Amino acid sequence: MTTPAVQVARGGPVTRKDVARYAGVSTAVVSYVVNGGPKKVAPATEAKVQDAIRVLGYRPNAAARALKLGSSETLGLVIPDNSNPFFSQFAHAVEDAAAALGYALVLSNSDGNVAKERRNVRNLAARQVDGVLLASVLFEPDLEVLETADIPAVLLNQERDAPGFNTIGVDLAAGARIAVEHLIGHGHTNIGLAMGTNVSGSLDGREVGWRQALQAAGLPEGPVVYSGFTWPGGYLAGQRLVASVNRPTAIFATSDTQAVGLLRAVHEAGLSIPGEIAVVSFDGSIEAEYSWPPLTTVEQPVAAMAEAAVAALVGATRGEKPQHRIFPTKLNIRQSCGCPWTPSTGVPHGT
Amino acid sequence: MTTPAVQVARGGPVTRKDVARYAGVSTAVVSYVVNGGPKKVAPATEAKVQDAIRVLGYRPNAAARALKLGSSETLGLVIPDNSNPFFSQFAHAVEDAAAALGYALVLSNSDGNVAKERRNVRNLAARQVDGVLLASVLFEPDLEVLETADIPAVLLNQERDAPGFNTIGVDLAAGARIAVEHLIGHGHTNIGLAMGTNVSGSLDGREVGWRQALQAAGLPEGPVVYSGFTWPGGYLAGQRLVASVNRPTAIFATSDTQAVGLLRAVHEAGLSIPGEIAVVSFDGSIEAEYSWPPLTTVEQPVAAMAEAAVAALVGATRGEKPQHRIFPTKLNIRQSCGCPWTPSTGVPHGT
DNA sequence: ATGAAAGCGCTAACAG
DNA sequence: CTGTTAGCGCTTTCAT
Repeated sequence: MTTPAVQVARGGPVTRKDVARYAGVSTAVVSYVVNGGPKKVAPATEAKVQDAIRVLGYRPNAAARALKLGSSETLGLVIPDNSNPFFSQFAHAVEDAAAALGYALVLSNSDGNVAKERRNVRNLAARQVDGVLLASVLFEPDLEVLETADIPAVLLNQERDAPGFNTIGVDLAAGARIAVEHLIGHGHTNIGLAMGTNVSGSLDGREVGWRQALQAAGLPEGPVVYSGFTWPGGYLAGQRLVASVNRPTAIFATSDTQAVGLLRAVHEAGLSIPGEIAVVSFDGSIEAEYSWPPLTTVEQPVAAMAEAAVAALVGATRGEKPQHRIFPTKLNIRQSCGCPWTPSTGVPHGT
Repeated sequence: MTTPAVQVARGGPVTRKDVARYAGVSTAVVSYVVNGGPKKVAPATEAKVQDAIRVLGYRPNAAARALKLGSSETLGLVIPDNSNPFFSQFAHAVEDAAAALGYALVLSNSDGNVAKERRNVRNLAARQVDGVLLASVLFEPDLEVLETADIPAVLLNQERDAPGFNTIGVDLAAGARIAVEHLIGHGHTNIGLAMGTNVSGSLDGREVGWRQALQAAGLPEGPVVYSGFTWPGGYLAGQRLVASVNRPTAIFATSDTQAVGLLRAVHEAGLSIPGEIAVVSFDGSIEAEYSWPPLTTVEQPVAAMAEAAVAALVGATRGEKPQHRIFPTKLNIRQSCGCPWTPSTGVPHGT
């Protein structure tokens, strides 16, 4: 079973032909045993082939296979920034979903840069990936690249419908509403907004939701500051919000990362959270669970979204009519909103 | 120049042969213009070809190219967990370095699982990647997989020398020492350790460094707790450390992620940081900058390491004798250690 | 300056 | 159950 793979010194890499010769069979048979089909092979022959494979250290050449089959069994993912916890978690989930179907994942970052995003998509297309998942920098991604690339694609993180394209997202406005309503439930009447900015200037659903919730409750709009969906962006927003003439008693931040940066600014200002300023954020990434205080956040079902995206490309739902899928969010209540905290069940004592 | 790519309705995808026919040249010429060589092409002919390419919407098939050339212009990266900020930053840096050289990056997570790590490496090998970067779960990675895979590899995050392999890492013990010495400089005499655990049970350089610094100063070893290099791991460690009979006044945590989790536990215990418990951590990832309080941390030069790793595989230093490269760390001083904080230059006022 | 053609390693239809 | 073989799209040598 564990016969060491005796590397037979040869010229180049071992090909299927070498294996065939060594095993005394045809190359077709080798193919059959390697792929488990499409023809059956006699057990004895199969054993011989397996042996040859092991002895020679044969590894099938994926490029040749891809050429023949017209599929590289590879998916491409384009995200703005893998250093951002939300996207890195997303990428991880996509990798899992892809791997479960035997697909590898090529990752590329667009770094918030439209030109780079286009370049990455084109590059992936040239590499014959079987599909690309695009979390665009743009509110309205450049569909033309995708079209001319002529590759199945799914648009991620996308609220808007893009006819002819698979689209996966979350109801941003609805999510924002439950967040803001929760804050209102805590009695806040001056609720600010730390709004992330994209390249495109379009109105983000989270801003819409914040406004809707306020209106529905007959409350005025608190201060708003626009800055990046990043730690420094949130930090900046926090500093501004804290210093605003009409300082809010609660803030809705449009990403966890932003919220964490904002938390730091509020702490630095010497204000207590949630006492003097409560905060609720968006994404539900793990960093929200370990900030101080832990963030109440609107959770996006990342794993489910990743699975659906991959499935639309190469899984069960492949080939179906392009769909616009909206996933539900849920509010993850922790302490930054002002909800009471029940200490966890017993801190272990001793070292 | 911007003639729209009129998609000519055809059967399958456009191949080089179609372009040749359309342009009235041979397929060789198409190759020459696409690759800019190895032969020169008359300007007039080149124009015709470019035209044909645009009109037909031709995209070269990377699989065929890879088969012919024996190189996929792809690198593989295997890390334990892309959801962990340190690794996701690393992955981003690797992607940048690879892209700069025209290589794509296939990402895979081993999820702290040895079997999965092996599977991923094998899978990458089968895909004819031109090199793999492996941040192993193991203290001593399974070199045999790499060897039998017969692919240039570099071991990341690796302190130990592995003869015959390119290895890139940081002097963990030295880094830990500067961290602990800094804490000692603040007057602490009871310094605990929140030590991350790997799959292998070997001694980690960070633990060694912590011990060395203590010994050199003639200080006793504070309490130690072992747990994952993760947020929950750090949280658990924090709870234990805080509750230990001999509660430390300072803690060295072996990763930023761990430290962030630990911070939460300390806050929950109602202890002030750095007043009652000071903390210094390791990695220098961006999350350390936005925790509360911001973490003093030992920074690893991630970008430089990523570049060196990629260069060893497919860049300038390719083909050179395998090297064991150790990068320097530096202490990034913030507030969690007890150093005074100077407010940043003026908080912007108004919304 | 251009073209013809071999062949990279693999799959699967077809023939035995 | 096994073998022969065409051909996937591309690069490049060798001829013209």
